Amino acid sequence: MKTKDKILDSADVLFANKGFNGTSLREITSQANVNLAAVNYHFGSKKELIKAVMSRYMDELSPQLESALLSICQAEHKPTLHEVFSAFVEPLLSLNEFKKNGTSTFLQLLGRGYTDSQGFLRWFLTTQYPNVFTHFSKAVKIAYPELSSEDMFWRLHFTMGTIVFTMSSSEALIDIAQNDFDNKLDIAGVIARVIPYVAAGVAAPISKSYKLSV
Amino acid sequence: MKTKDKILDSADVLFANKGFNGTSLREITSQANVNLAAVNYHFGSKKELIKAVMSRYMDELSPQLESALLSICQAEHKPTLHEVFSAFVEPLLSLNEFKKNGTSTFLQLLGRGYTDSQGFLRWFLTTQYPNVFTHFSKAVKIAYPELSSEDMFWRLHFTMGTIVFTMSSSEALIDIAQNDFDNKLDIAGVIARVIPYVAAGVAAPISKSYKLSV
DNA sequence: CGTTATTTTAAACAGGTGTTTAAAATAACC
DNA sequence: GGTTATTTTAAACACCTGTTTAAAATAACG
Repeated sequence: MKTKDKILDSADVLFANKGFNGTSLREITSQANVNLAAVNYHFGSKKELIKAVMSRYMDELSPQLESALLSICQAEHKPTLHEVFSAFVEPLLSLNEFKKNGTSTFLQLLGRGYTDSQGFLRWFLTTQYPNVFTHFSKAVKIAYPELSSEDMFWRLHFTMGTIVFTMSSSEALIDIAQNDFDNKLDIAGVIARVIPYVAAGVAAPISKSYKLSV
Repeated sequence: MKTKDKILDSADVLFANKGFNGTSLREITSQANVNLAAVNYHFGSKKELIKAVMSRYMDELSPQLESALLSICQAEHKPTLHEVFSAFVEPLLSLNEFKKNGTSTFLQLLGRGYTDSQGFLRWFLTTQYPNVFTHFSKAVKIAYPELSSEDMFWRLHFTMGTIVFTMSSSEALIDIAQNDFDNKLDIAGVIARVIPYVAAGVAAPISKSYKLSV
């Protein structure tokens, strides 16, 4: 296996588990059985390595997501919000074939990127993969046309938060749930549970006023 | 002002903005105009400083939360989920009188703690302030008795994720929203928007099966 | 005031960080 | 096979990390 791939394979798991700041290049390279300098030689810097890790997943994921969302937009019947969100399930789970534990690793990485690096990843995703966002917005708009742009903006970010945050601590939560409820559950099960939640959240009735007496 | 408080005041803002790992003691002490060794002298270690920062907020917040949730549980009429979640609003916003930008700082800290330190803060909160969780669970159980314990477990963690994640990036989101929608919005406005979302999410109908064909 | 606590200070500590260097090893090509 | 490219390697780089030390400054108290 090529050095570049060995680095990527070790890096994404470590980044997912311990964050970008919390993972050192020495951890990555020693786990990958690779010389320390290899990262800077092949990727240039740690920041570029982070981008490469995310790109590897997004390049696999974004075409699938785009086509799934597009076919929902072009379907004959008006889709429900539940259907829109369900469009993410298959592409996300396909990452498990792409790489072992790929789904949860990627979602954890997404969570890390949102909080670790002060918005750097938000910029990276929205500029490098804008179609996913626009197609998704279109689909939601079809499913729930009464929702104003501003309400949609907030609710989509709430949804992003729910997903990303849940997945970034999914392993710990699955452990707790298995102890307390004695119920086998994997990442697919968590996704199946979160979809009705976010669909209902986005579908929530619109309040007249957001002003509170402070 | 006493050294200990100067440290706490600088630390919580820096921790909120850059994370626990991402903030060095030298940043904290230099911004607080205090000697580097003061942290170890007054708090013992960086980890203890983190606990002290969180405790200062939780000690202010938890009595208010507990009494608000308790009075909902003991009310004559059966509360709605929206009412249960609204019980958090006033106590949270009161942190703004406790300290400038206290509400968003605290919520950001909460988000940091969940992702930064590999579950350390989850342990800290659930062991040091268990009543908030039990009262909250009781209130939700009253408002939505059909929800199984397991479903509630997951939906409450989804909710936690939504809140914490949204707030940890609330400043960036408020900036974007103000540019795009030209609508003044503060932390109270964001809270007012997120409550219908999470209430609807928790209130979502229960799916029969969580098994997906993988 | 003098004496004991408490707090502050500058300096050093040992260890970790990302990155660079120049020599050694391997691969590619004619 | 000989000569370039490419890749790997160990070592060092400069800087940052949390923590400790012992002396200096301040406060508290009889």
